[in-house]
Amino acid sequence: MHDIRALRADPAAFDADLARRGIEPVSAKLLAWDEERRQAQTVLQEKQGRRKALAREIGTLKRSGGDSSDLEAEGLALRAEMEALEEEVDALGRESTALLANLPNRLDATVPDGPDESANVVQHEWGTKPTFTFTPKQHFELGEMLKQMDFATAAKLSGSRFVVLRGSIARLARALGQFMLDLHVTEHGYTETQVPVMVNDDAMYGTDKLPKFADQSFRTEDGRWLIPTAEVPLTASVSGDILEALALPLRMTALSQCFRSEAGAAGRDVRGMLRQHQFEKVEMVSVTIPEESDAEHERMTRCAEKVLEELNIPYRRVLLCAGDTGFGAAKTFDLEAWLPGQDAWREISSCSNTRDFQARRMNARYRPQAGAAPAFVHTLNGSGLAVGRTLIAVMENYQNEDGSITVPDVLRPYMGKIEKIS
RNA sequence: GGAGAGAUGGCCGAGUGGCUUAAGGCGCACGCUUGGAAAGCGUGUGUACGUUAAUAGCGUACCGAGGGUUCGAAUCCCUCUCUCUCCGCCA
Repeated sequence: MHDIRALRADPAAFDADLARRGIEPVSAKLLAWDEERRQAQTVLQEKQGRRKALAREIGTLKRSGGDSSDLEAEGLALRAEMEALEEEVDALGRESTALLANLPNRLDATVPDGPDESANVVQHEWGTKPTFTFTPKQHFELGEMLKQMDFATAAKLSGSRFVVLRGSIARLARALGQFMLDLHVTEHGYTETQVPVMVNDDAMYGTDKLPKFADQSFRTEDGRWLIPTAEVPLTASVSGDILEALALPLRMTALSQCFRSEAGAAGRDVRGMLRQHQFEKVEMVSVTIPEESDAEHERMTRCAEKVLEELNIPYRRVLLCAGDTGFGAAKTFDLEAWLPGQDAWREISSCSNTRDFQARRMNARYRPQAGAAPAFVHTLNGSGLAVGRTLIAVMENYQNEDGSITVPDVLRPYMGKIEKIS
């Protein structure tokens, strides 16, 4: 959600910012509605004041046995006028909100221009791509050879874009989740959190998944949503709060199942575990004061990178361009892991600073100093990491010619000390 | 799933249509008092929007949420949400 006051102060800058995302200018329309609404509201407030005075006079008259019929008639007439005005004020507010709720966040000045992922900018690369004396296989070939990754059974149970894992691959997935969670909790200062995977409209709206992306998520029959990411419950946990400045930053992490309908992704990544309706992810969320969110963004991205470094998986950090930056983000770094089987870099994490965009939608604030007026917090979210995709990266990078998979050192404590899956 | 009771400011709590401009208490802040503190006394104490140069004033709204009745609603009516108690079911 945008600050109408910021828009009033500099409408040209507002339109110019959104133009980078290909949005038509809207400030003139919004400002006209805003002007109209404020005028109507002022008149309405005057009438409310008159109503208050009238009611008090009538009360006093009645107690002393006087005749209040003239005043009551005025009150009745006043009510009719106010109903029309109220409707006008509400309607103008609704129209503005409906438009504003569908406008993406303003971009950080450092975000490069560009229409799509082709204009993203690689910031740095880490690690050495493994060399093989054979042609490396894709993860689903390895998984099916091991008979521990079963798409056919998942299809029988649930349909396409689901998987059944068994044996050591299932354990590897569990090990990865535990390892990541432990790393963020014990070394990165995040608070381990277990969250509901079903949430209401407010939580989805506050984290900018509604109204625009309703078709990307699954809705239950009783009107709840299966979370597309633990970002939703973690971030929305501070909705409506006024936090103490001393309590910030808040750092939370959760391992959760995530559910995405993948509408519009028909035909993309249909093979394997890369794009599923259900997957596990370790999510990090930070809530900070505005002055610190840029530093927190870098810190969070480093926390995600650390997971890949500990696992010794080559990756690169990519700064998303204007056209590829998500709806709610002011700036996003993606981490892309090297997948030898695919011979490609694939997204494995996405770390975003939404600044006060989500905080406004969910009314999450803090008090800068004792006695000072509350101000909006900044919220950040990042994957640390997507477990399913990390499983793929481990399998493809650690594969051997015979189809076995060497277990990365840091995961062996979680794998009963076994060194190889075969 | 069934039956019942609730939701009032940071907290406790009064309030069954106008005398409430939400009583009273606790907490907190400031002041007086004191050698210093406690006690005591006094004053203040939320959020949003509008107006404004103003985070000063002034105005309006807000008693779980949303509707309704009324000249007037914390109070009456309807719907919903959440909490608690008992019963049933259940990992």
